[in-house]
Amino acid sequence: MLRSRGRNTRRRLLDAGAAVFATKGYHGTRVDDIVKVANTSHGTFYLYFANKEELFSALAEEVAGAMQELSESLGPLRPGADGEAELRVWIEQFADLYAESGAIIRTWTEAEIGGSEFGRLGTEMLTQFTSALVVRIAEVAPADLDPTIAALALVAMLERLNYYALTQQAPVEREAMLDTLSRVTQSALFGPPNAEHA
Amino acid sequence: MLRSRGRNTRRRLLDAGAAVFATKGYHGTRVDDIVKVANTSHGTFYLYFANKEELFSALAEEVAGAMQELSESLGPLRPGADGEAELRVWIEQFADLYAESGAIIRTWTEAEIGGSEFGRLGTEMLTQFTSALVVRIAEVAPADLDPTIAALALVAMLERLNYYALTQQAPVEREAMLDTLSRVTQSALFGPPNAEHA
Amino acid sequence: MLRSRGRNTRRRLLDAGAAVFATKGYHGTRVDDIVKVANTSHGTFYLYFANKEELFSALAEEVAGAMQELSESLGPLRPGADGEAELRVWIEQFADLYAESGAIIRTWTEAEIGGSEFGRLGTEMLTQFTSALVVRIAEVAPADLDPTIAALALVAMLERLNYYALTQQAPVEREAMLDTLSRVTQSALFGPPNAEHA
Amino acid sequence: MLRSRGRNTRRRLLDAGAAVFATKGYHGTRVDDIVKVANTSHGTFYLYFANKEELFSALAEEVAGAMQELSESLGPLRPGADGEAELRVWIEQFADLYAESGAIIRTWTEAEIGGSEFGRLGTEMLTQFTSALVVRIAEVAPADLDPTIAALALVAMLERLNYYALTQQAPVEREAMLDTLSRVTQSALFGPPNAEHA
DNA sequence: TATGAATGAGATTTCATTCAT
DNA sequence: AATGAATGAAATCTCATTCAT
Repeated sequence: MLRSRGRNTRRRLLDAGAAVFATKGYHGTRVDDIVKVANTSHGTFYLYFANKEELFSALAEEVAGAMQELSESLGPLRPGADGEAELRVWIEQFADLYAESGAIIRTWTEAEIGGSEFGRLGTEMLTQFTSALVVRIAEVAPADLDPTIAALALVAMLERLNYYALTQQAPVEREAMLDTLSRVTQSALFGPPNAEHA
Repeated sequence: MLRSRGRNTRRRLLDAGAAVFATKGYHGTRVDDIVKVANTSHGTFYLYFANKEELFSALAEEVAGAMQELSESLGPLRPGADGEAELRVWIEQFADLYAESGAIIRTWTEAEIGGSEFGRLGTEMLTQFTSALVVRIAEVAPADLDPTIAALALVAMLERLNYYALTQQAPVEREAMLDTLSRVTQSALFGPPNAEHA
Repeated sequence: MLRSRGRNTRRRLLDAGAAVFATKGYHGTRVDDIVKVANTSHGTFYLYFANKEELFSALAEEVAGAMQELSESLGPLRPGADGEAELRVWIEQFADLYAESGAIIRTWTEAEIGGSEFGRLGTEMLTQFTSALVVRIAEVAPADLDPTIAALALVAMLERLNYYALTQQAPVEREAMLDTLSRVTQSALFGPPNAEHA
Repeated sequence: MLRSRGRNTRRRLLDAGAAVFATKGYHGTRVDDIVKVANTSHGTFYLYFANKEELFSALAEEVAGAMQELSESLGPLRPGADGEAELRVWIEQFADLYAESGAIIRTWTEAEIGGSEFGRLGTEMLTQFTSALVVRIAEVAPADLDPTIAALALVAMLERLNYYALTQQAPVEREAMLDTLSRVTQSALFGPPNAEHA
């Protein structure tokens, strides 16, 4: 009968988890922290999740969905200013997603959690996300550029720069980052902007 | 003060630490694990290091030195096949260093260690390593490319691709990775190879 | 006060309790288990029973009644084949009762429940059940056989053999068990069968 | 180097375990209780045993050895006063063993512990202990008495009477118990004492 | 009469660190 | 210089019981 109450509590725990993971990382996070932020009790936590890992998995699944959607929304890559502008929009969406869920994404790709099951899921997500990019890159890349590795390189830049920016490990200003990412990608694929008119 | 026996034990602990950190990450590593791999005892561990963090710091310092050296060894970037070949050599040296010490590098850049003192050191190393690249990129980059962010993007690619390769999170073959990294960088800075002769 | 719906729910909880206690023992049983088997909720459980112990007590009381009845139904013990046949019938009734309620009987005699109040009830039931046997044995036993201990020995055999049979801890076939129990008892009291005709 | 200190601590934990299990039963026993009796710390407990079950297993193994020895020490059963006297001596040894380790024996045969592994061990012990008795009974029992069931009946009496005596669930005086057990067994196998001279 | 949700006291377990030899 | 043993604070997890609807 109190279905909605339960759903609400579960949601609160998930949100609290996301928040705490973002601040303290997976290993640094105590169930106690999550429970405090969610304003509930230990007992309640274990009513909804068997343990910390399971809550993390639930979060990860949510993020995985968003990642998949985003990767599929990438249209064909095109040369020229228009193509670059389109790419920049897509990269901005990635930045938004990362701002929200970066902690989960990072933790997930740090294989060192549950050892097995967990790392596998992270790898899967990475593979899946990359594969959509591979397709787009393969469509336009010069023959001597390995599309898989190029796609991974793009993912690497996307992920890390957003990470540096978010954690302020390096002075990365958002707009400049978006400019650079789209420009650099575009250049690597189609050559520098002026080259087109030459 | 340390005789050769002591130096040897200390070294064994450091190597064991490096090995275990690589597999389990900083937080996932137990002093017990290190001690077992080093084939010694808890008591002995605390004879040489005040705590787990200090052992990690010792390792990190070693790596930081190598990183600094490597970053300083990067010569001016030059267009053309010759420039690309030189760059490739340098990237290969990074790959070698990463194969050996990647775990430490990664762990170090995981901001979530110790909260303060620790993350600061990681950030410092990142900054220092990047700054050498910034100089080289600034020398040749087109005016509308932010050299700092471009350098960070390069570091991101270097670090992550090597990481994916090493942990086999993605199918990255070493030679292909080196080719791609040097080619992509070169293209982003100087345009695609054929453009030069056009 | 309880309408038929209430009576039904209460009954379902009792039956569920009996089933789960039989499988997991008193301490191993969780209110959650009972509630699941009874297909109802925690809240409802505490509507009918103040706590786990009270549900057990209710079950125990039911069994105690049946035990008392059974013990009182034992007629005088008599030598010879007829006497043995009569005894066998009675033992069979015990076996039937045990098949149904053995779990409760056993659990009850596990002294370690609740510490006080509880163990006392179990002891009482044992005493009461035995005392009827003591009377019958005292009527016929040789002077040098302590009737109380002999009665307890009989109870021991009855209870344990049925237990071994039920839990399949030992390969005890029902008919053979009934034969053996009646024969052995008869022999201990009146000597082996052929001795009578000698 | 401090090997003997460790052995001593482990022994203290085992003894404490035996004592507490005897009083509170398996489920009623808290690691905390054991640790207090052993006069050591929680941490130390888990240094020697992975959990409560493992400590219990260790105890059980010890008891199983003693049980095996005892069962093997039973000589051929013989009619007459001499035979009965010999049997009585053996039964007394069982009583001694039970006084010391009854709690373990009982708990062990209560299948409801670890569910699987555990009950299996208990069953095994029961089987093994009984099988030695089966041999002795088969040597002398009348043809129409199933030796396996008769042996189990004997075990039942032995175990339960000692249990009643120890827990004072019934007023069983030790000497009377020993008399009754040997007499009843002897009678069941060879007929009442006077029958021999008839 | 019924129930889903919540609770918190208490039990178990882990592990960095200290100690005695 | 080395080590086996011990510790205890802190974390995880369980479950009988109560509560709000």
